[in-house]
Amino acid sequence: MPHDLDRIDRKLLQIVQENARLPAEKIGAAIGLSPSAVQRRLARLRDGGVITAEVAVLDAKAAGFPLTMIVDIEVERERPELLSAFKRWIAREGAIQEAWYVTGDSDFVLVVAARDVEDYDALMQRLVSENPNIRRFRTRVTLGTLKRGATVPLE
Amino acid sequence: MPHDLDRIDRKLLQIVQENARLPAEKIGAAIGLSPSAVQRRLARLRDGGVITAEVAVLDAKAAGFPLTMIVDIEVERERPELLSAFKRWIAREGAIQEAWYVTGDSDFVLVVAARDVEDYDALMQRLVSENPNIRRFRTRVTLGTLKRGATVPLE
DNA sequence: TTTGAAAAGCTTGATAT
DNA sequence: ATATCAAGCTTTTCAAA
Repeated sequence: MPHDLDRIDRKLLQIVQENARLPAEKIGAAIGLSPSAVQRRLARLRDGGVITAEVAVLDAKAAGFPLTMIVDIEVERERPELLSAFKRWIAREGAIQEAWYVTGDSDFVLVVAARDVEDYDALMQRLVSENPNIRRFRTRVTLGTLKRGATVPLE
Repeated sequence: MPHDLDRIDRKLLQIVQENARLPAEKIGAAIGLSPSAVQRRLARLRDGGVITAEVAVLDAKAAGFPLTMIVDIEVERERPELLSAFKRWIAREGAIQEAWYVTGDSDFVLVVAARDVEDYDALMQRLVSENPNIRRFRTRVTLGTLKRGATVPLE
């Protein structure tokens, strides 16, 4: 496999997963490498696709999206031709933050950000009206967020 | 208290939500602002807590975590005193990437990254053995990830 | 692979509008 | 609020090991 991460890579990734703005000099001081060695490793990890992006994380509430819903969706499996259209629909909807195809009773799980319940209702009405293969969905409102992110535990 | 984001702030945030490494000069060119005005706004958004972090996003598979599970957990509500211990347990577990407290049949929804099924099984065995208030849980394996992130749609 | 140093580029802070 | 510019940092490049 193309990507063998050594112990230094893992330490490096652990740091930039938390803070991508830390100067290479400080990262190097923390892991015992010169700034240029840190930069070279970062470049390699970016080029190799281990680091896919460096992004700003917003406080959703401060940005005007205080509600998060978790939505289980069941689709009609007899109509696989509609699936890719549904996937494109999901890709287009900015309020859908996460979407997985899953095993089990339902077929998709979505995480949706919303300004208010009306906003969310409108989205779900468009969901069903624009996707004929939606059989049913169930909404769970999040009452609290304990953790949010995609950080991977590199020991 | 609600942060007022003007049109320029929203454009700015839209950009850095995608790419936090873009130089202020390029951001400014895109939204019609000088580099220092961009920096001033970014500083204000960071200080005001609208931007909570700037982080590197990893390819979980490349980093050795090819599996993602979605776990619904039901806890014994008669024992609220065990809840905060459970929350601390979640906070400590690096493989738990996301965790919400939700309405509905189950009480928590977790997103868990795993190296393999044994790894995941071991985590869930520790979950039940170390948290006496876990009544049941249901695992859904993700077969595909359509979208992942916490990006908020500004405008 | 690594370091170290110079060049280039970016950010920050002062000043002025 | 904003832009311009200079000073200070950070990143990048390259030679050498």
